[in-house]
Amino acid sequence: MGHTSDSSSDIANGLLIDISTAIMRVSDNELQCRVIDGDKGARDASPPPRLPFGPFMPNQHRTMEISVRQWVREQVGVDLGHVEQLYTFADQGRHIRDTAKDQHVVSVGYLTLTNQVDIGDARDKSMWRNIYDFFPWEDWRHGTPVCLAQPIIPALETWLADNPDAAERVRVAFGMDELQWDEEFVLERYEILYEAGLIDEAFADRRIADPPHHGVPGASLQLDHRRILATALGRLRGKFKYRPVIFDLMRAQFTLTGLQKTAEAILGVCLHKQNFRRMVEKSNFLVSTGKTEKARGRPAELFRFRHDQRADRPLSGLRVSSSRGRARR
Amino acid sequence: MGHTSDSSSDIANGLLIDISTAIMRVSDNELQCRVIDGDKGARDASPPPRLPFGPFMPNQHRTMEISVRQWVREQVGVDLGHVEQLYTFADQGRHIRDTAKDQHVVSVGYLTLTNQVDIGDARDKSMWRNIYDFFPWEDWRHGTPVCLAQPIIPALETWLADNPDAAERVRVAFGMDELQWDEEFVLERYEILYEAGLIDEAFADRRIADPPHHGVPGASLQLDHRRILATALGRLRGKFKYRPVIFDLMRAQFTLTGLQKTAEAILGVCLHKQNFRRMVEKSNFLVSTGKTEKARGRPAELFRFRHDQRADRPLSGLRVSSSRGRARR
DNA sequence: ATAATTATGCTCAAATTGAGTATAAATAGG
DNA sequence: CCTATTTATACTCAATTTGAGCATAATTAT
Repeated sequence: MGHTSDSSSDIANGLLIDISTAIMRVSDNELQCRVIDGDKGARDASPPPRLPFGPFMPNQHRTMEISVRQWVREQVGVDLGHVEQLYTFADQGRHIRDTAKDQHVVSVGYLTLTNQVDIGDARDKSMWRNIYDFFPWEDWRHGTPVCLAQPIIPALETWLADNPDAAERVRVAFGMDELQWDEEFVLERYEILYEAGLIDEAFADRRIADPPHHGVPGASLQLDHRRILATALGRLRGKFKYRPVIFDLMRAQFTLTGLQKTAEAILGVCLHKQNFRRMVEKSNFLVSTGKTEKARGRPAELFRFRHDQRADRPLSGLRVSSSRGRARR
Repeated sequence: MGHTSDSSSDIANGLLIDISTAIMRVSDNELQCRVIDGDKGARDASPPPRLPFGPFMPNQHRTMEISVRQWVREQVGVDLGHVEQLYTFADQGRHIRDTAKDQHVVSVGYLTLTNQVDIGDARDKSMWRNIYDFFPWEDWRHGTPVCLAQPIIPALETWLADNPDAAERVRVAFGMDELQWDEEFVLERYEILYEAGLIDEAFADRRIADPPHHGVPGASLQLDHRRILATALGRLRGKFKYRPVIFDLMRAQFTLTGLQKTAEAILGVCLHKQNFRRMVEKSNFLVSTGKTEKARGRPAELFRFRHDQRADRPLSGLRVSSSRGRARR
């Protein structure tokens, strides 16, 4: 599908708009994103996967959000909870494809959440990828990510030698010196790595001449989809703290530990267990179902989200106290 | 394949994209927005003003942000500080104008800030309007806005009688019952008032049959520009709390009281003076210039923004403690 | 039965917040 | 010049929130 092929089209200056959607779920305590495999017919190594995207048809739906919901349900087979527009990307050089030159493509990025999880489906594995496959440096749940110390930080320092103006941006984004790592700066970090030529897409976009051989880990996506995904993760991390979006990633019933694991997957950080429950309980978002979930140790109480909005902190999200570094037992 | 089916017309026709910009400044301790007068040639009462907007020319600039900056400088004569994309609006019914029907217009809204203030310019008065002219119910600096008690809340209650499903949304947005007024819900409130037919644009868009005679105050704007402005104000209020965007509204040097008045204009709330300075000082965003500003009472120290990012709370914005209701002396 | 494991309850000091009182340094008006 | 007024700035203090940990409870695995 798509609007690429023979647009021997009649319009002089109209623009094509497509909608690219980061569909997120949590499965097995990992934040995952739906991807579509690169064309399989190719003789070469197959191209990287991409996000689901399709053309925007303004006359079919009253709002873009409705359009996204319906399109994702029909084309991807996922029912969405939270749907949020991220950004409209129209940058040149970021979006090279085989459209006629005057048919510039603008893409509107969406962040969407689902709580649907198809367990045990074999195809599942290739359709859903852990988010930190694409951004290994963003996962601090097991301590400082190894790829930061080697090769990212040294490579950035080398790059900074030729680009001293970027020093302050880099310091802030990567929490160097006394500064703190801010988990929301996902996009800023991605863009710096891109500019520094440490991201494969920079080569694909001809931003850098030589293919990168820096060894920075992280799977790439087609076009600017990894950038959209970085925007999505940053936005989710931010939004999580002041709106109760996390519940759109949870099943109907869940334990407090399950909720915490989801929060940790989103933030890429470990949280202090007792303080997490204290916070959640005070927020008044949850109702006990009376039931318990049996597993290894003591059974955990099952909760559900309080849908009537009588929360004490209305819509305020979960203000979470992180416990940096390795989780304690 | 929902909308690919009969999509030949959609595909064949490119879309027009325009950029609408909410340009904000602070003058005389009021948050103001740049507007363009409605056509003066009209015989009838002239139409409402609008936001500055222009076509998006993808091939002229590398990024949309650069495009916005240059366009605003050339067409509006304003140099911008912070520039932030708000939202891409493509809703039908919200955007009636005389384009051919299949040339659907998508508009990308931007929030932009400037610290330029032309003092004493006569034309200034018609070009810049106080933001609360458009949203009188959002200004709590002098206590609860009078228009809420009469006519807004009663009119909403009447409307709710026919639309009980909206009750929870309305309660949350307007802080009814025990709930708190959240100053960030600007867009939510505007949309509710629009749906309830309490906003003139709802009539212009033919969402309601009869011209409104409810007496809800607030100037309107053309097209969906007041909605864009509501999005802009809500975003500014939110962003203010976690990123230091306020400094893009300040001149090079300012007093702490001046900074506080700007914060109050943004939030539409009065703040506790001593706690505000405590917070600002601890944030480490400011540097003293050594100079003072003489006015009525004791001269105030003049500060400037610390541009080297050595702030202790890097980029965290001003977490402000509001003192609801009337300011105390 | 006992160890291991997970959930939950509770404590306590440090830090932050909300709401003041107190004092300082100027102007305005007699 | 003196005094009231005005504005800025400094400091206090109790209440609340946060960060970190210890203690106990209810299970399963051996």
